[in-house]
Amino acid sequence: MRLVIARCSVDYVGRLTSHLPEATRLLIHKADGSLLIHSDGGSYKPLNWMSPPAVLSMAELSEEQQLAGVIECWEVVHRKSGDRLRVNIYEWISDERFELGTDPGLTKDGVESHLQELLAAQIERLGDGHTLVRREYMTAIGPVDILARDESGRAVAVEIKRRGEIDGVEQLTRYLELMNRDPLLAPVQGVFAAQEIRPQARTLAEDRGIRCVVLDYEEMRGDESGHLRLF
Amino acid sequence: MRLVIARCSVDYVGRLTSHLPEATRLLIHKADGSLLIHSDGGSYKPLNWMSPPAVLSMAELSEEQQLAGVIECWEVVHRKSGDRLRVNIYEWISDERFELGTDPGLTKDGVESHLQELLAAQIERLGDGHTLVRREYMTAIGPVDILARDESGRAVAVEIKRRGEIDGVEQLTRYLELMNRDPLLAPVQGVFAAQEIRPQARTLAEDRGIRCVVLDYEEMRGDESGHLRLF
DNA sequence: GTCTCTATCTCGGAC
DNA sequence: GTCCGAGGTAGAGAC
Repeated sequence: MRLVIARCSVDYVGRLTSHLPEATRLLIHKADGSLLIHSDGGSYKPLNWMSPPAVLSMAELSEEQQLAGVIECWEVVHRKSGDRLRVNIYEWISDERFELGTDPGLTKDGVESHLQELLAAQIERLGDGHTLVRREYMTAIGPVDILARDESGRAVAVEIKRRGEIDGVEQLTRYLELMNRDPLLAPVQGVFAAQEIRPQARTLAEDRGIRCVVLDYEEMRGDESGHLRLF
Repeated sequence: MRLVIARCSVDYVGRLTSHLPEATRLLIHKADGSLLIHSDGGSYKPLNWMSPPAVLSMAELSEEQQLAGVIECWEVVHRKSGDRLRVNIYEWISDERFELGTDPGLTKDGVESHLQELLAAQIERLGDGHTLVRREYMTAIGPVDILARDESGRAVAVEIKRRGEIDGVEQLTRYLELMNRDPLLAPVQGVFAAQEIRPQARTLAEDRGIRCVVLDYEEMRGDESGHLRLF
């Protein structure tokens, strides 16, 4: 990893065209050829960047660049798309290299898959008498998160989100439309389950006869650990 | 901006829980309190991070941490959500500070808004005799990108995307459903316009009677600059 | 490879 | 503030 602090300007030409005027910034050149350009704010997204696989080379300085005070010009090209990033350097402030080695990587917990697991184990949260048929029930257009049956044996298709928004309702609607054409399943009731359901998504869902269920993750996790504590 | 290279482990507790085992990494502490943890690969996304506004403090080392070889422990807390990032440092490799100042920021070109501008100016690309009514035509559920009329005066609602996918067709369908209930507008024809239309999106659109138009951005921009060159 | 969906999405804009 | 849509979305997983 090479870390450079320099006064620079940047131009990107690829899926869009963008320009960064001259200022002092951090340039990170990673081992995979990617380049990140960070300012001292914003957030984790760089001001500009080139994703791997990319190759960095020194460009010849045009007379114009030299007159403008450019002392080095980096050209970073994406190996597949041909997207191009050009960094004009006006002043070096720092330039260092470090060997970091490969990273063991991040382990996660608490995302949608975990919600799905918990709801499958606590399917009665959909209502008394509900039973699980299966998780990731496959249809022609993709897997439905959970297929269950209600107390009277009627099919229930569940779409689970961490945050319930309009997309999720559209997705569930497509599944329901398809599943309701299957005489072995129809009629299928839709349930939109999420930790939090946005008002517009709720309105759309209810307008389409889809039931909304808000899931309390902490409570569900509590129940589950209580469950485990029994053994 | 403070740049640290250190052997460290990281734990995040917030919208999810995550852990990074001990390894050598780059820590970027920005002026707004945000912290980024990068490895020498991946891409522009840090392995772990805390967004601004956040505050970093030194945590007391527990006996357990001291026995494990931790020499410093950073606690970074988000000021609003309370999300928490804990960095255990085992070895310093480098530690430097730089003053970068505020960044003038990025200027962009070539995104959806520009496509919309160009299509509004070249509305005949929808077909001979088409006329623009207005951009961002407001409806109860949001703005339609372009409202136009065809040669016979019939309303045409246009949804513009850089890449046309199923979401876009769904979005346009919602607008059309609503607009077709308005006796002053109905019947409204739908047009899905994009630089590139995915096969599945095209199929869905055409199945719903929505016309698909592929836009050539370079050509449209060329036309426009030709236009400008006249003055 | 393609397509699909998730994301600690981030970011900006409108209200 | 909240809500919504776009993104050089990136990235993972299924087929």
